[in-house]
Amino acid sequence: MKIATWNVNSLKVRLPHVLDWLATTRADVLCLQETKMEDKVFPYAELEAAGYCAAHNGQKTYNGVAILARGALEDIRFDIPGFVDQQKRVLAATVNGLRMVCAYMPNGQAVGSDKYEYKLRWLAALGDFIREELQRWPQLVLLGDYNIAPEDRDVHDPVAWKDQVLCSERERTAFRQFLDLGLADAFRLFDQPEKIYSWWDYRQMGFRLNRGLRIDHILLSKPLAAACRGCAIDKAPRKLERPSDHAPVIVTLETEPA
DNA sequence: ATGGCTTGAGTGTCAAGA
Repeated sequence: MKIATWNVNSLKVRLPHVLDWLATTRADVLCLQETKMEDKVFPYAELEAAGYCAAHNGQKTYNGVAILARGALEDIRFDIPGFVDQQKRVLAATVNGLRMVCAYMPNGQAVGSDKYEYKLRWLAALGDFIREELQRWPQLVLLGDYNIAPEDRDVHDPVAWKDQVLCSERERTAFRQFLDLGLADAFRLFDQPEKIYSWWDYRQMGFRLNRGLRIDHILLSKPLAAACRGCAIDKAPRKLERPSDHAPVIVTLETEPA
C-alpha cells in the first residue's frame, strides 16, 4: 500500500500534475495541502474519473486539505475538535482500517510573531487530538506539511536557518512530541542520501541549487512503522512547468489483507 | 535590500507563503 502527501499550492493550478502523478505512482492514498479552494469547486468528478474517492476541508484563498483514496473514506472528521480555528488545516479519515490524519501545519511567519505563537498553540492542540485518535485507531498515519525541519540535516544551510522559523527549538520540540506519542518519521526508518528536501523556494533558483528544507513528513504509529518498507521524496513533479514549491513524500506499507 | 517568486483576489497591487 502506497500512502503519500503533497502540498500542491493551489489545486486549481496543480490538478493536472496531481492527476499525472496519481496515474504514474498508482498511490492508494494521497493527502493534499493548500488546495486554496472552497468545497463547491473541488474537482470531485475529475478525481473520481481517475479512480479516487475524496474528502475535502477547504476555504477560499488559503489553506485547505484533502484526502484522496482508491478505497472508501470512513469516519471523516474535520478540524481539531475543541480548538477554535477559522483556518481549514486538518482532515481525518479511515481507509482500509488505517487512520489518516492530513495536516497543513501553520507556517509561523517569524519567531516571536503572533503567527508563531498560534503555530505552537496549534501544534499542542493537534498533539492532544492525535493522542485521542491513537486510542481508537492504533494504525495511524499523521502526514502533511509540518512546516518544521526536524534536524539540521534537514536544512540546506543550518547556520543561516539557525533559530529561524521552521527550524527553531520550540518548533523542533513540538515535532518531537509527535514522536513521543509513539509515532516514527518514516523517512528516517531507512538509510537516506544526504541533502534530501521536500520544499525549495521559488526564488533565486532554489530548486536548481538544491537550497531546500525537509518540512513535509509522514509519521507512522508503531504497527505501521513495523510494516513500512520504504519512504522517499519524489522530486520529479518539482521539475515540471509551473510546479508546486513542495515535492510529494510517499511511503510503502506491507499491509495484511483487511 | 522586510528583497528575490507564486498564488489568489480582482483590475490596483497587496497578503501570505516558507
